[in-house]
Amino acid sequence: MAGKATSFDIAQLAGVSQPTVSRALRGSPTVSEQTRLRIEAIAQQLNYKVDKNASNLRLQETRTLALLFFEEPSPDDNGINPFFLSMLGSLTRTCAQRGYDLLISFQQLSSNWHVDYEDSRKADGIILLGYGDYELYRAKLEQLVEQGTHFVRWGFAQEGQPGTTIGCDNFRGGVDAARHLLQHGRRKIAFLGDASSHYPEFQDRYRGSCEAQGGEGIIANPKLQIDALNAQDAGYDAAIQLIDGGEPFDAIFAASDTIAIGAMRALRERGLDVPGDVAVIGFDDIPAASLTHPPLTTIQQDYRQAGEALVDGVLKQIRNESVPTAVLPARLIIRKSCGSH
Amino acid sequence: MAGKATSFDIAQLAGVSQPTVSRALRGSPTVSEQTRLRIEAIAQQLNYKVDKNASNLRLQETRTLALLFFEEPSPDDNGINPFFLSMLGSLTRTCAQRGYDLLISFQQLSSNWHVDYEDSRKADGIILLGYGDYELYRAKLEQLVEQGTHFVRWGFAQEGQPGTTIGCDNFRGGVDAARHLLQHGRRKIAFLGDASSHYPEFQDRYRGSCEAQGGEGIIANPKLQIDALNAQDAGYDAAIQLIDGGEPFDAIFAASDTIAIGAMRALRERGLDVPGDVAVIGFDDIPAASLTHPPLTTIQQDYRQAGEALVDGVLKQIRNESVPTAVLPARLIIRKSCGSH
DNA sequence: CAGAAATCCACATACGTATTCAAACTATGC
DNA sequence: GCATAGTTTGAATACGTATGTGGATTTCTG
Repeated sequence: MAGKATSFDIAQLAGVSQPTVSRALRGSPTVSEQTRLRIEAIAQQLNYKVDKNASNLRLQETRTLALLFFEEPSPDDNGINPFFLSMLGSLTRTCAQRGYDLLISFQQLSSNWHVDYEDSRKADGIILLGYGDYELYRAKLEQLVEQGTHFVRWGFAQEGQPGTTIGCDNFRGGVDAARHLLQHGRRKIAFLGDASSHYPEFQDRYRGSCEAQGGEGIIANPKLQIDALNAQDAGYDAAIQLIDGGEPFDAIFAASDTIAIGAMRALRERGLDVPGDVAVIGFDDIPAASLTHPPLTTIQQDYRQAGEALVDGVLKQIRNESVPTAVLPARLIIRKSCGSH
Repeated sequence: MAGKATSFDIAQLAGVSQPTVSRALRGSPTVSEQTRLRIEAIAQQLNYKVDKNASNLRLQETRTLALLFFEEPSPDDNGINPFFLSMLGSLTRTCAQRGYDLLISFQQLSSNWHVDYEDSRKADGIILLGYGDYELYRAKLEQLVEQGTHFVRWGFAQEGQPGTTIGCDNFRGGVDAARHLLQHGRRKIAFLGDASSHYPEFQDRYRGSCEAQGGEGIIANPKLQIDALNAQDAGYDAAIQLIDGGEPFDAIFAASDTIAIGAMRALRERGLDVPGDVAVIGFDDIPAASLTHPPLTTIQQDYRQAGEALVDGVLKQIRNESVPTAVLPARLIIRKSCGSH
């Protein structure tokens, strides 16, 4: 046998035709028990596997989903956003359970990620995962919708967006974070993270924080909001800027754990105690959050639930069922960085 | 236009035959500049993408690699080995650079991961990534070799193994780790990690450690070697066992950072200071290693280089070039957990 | 200006599978 | 013993692309 075995090879050995082999292996009831067993035995023996390309071509489906990470090229190249990495595990597991393969691709935000995977029939649907300037990809999302591509995006969810989005309740998470700080007597809460509409997740978290402060009669001081992208170095820089800015503060709400970790490094360097001088709360609950000193109190996004929701969302779209934009709850995880209890 | 555009649609619009379209888009020199431009314009306009399934079927290649994680089902389900996660970034990036897609799959060690991806032509080659009981998968590796599957494994490298393996120099890393501890005056070095032949990476690290101690005239005390799998809880349990065992020790060499992190938690709980009472050194240099308290001194495996070596290794195999088993250097990263300097 | 070379393209076909349709065969009932 | 229904199989074909081969047209050469 030169190359791999085909259904013709099996047919010949079994003394039947190729279509019968195909039918037998797919469990069609029109083929007799006896021949089916014979065919299966031979297939097993030849280590035969259906050629996915031929099969997909014929069936016009791939039973594969594509996962597209897109990020702005990060200056510090410590790799991928840890939260997304956690999500990845959940996504692959869910895909496997549903009988789908997962194709992974990392893309620059600026590239043409939006016109590829489903068009070239590599995948039946796409999961979009990425932070970055929303304005930069809104047009691409619209194009995906127009093309009828099956996709679900992870991110901030809002009416009127192109396509389906699943995200966590960033606003509510922001409220919870600020409330926790307020309960610990903090009144001058700084926010580290871009709060412009270009980064709507961060913006929502910030808005939630302001809302919670408003509930206590506090008007958030805009000078205590420092832009930072989602990277440790950015968190460090922002914290330094905050400290050097001279505006008094007794708490930091970081838009992500990664930022929080960078900020805590800056605080330590400047001799500020956490949580004594400054309480710190993060967002995401990445694995590293429990390892910082003190361990980081944070708002958890449930990556497990998220992964399932994303996969099932795309699968629904593929079956032409409608998928509503969904918001998953976020949960406060209390550790030590905001004080005890 | 009902479905997606095909090369026939373009041919019709351009007033040429389908083969000409195919040739034009692949840049064949036998089609005139003029018609090529015309065809390209139409293709662009129709948002045409080559159907990968049809193309692969014809070309008998997929330009896709499959990445197979296999792990023993872990009791604590905190997801995937962080080191592999780091590697993943490097792998996807390298694949993209080489023009390949990456298909990801997580497998139980016990499943039939060894007969699938390449046989069903989903991928041209396979990258194997996994810790676990080597005896359990040696037979499967042999089967892969026998089938002529193109694959490269990450792990311990040794003559006479089935297939090609790329790994880091675990033995040398073990030597360096132990030497570092010895240089800091430690003489009673414990090893946390399974040192049996079932976990050859860990075993090599342990052997390196013993060798280095032997160089100083020290015979490693076997009572100071405690089995532990690669998980935080396992590290914690092993450290507790070590402490309660009563055998005196002044240093811990953990077979992985994950184990080290668990061990440091145990030490802290039992009131032992790191590095005052016990120096701790890990292995891998996962992202979390710099966040522990004190920051973890460790042996770095260069996941970047590793990822490239793995991808290029498989690609070579696909081109029927021979790929020697390779050993990449490991590097000592000094932080604070073994004392200053 | 005839013949040869060069250029450009179309026809036919193959990749391996899955399905439609029709045919063959078996069993049943009158 | 023959028609009928039921069961099982095979022949033909389509999915969309890529390429070997040969034909048509143009360009070059002596």
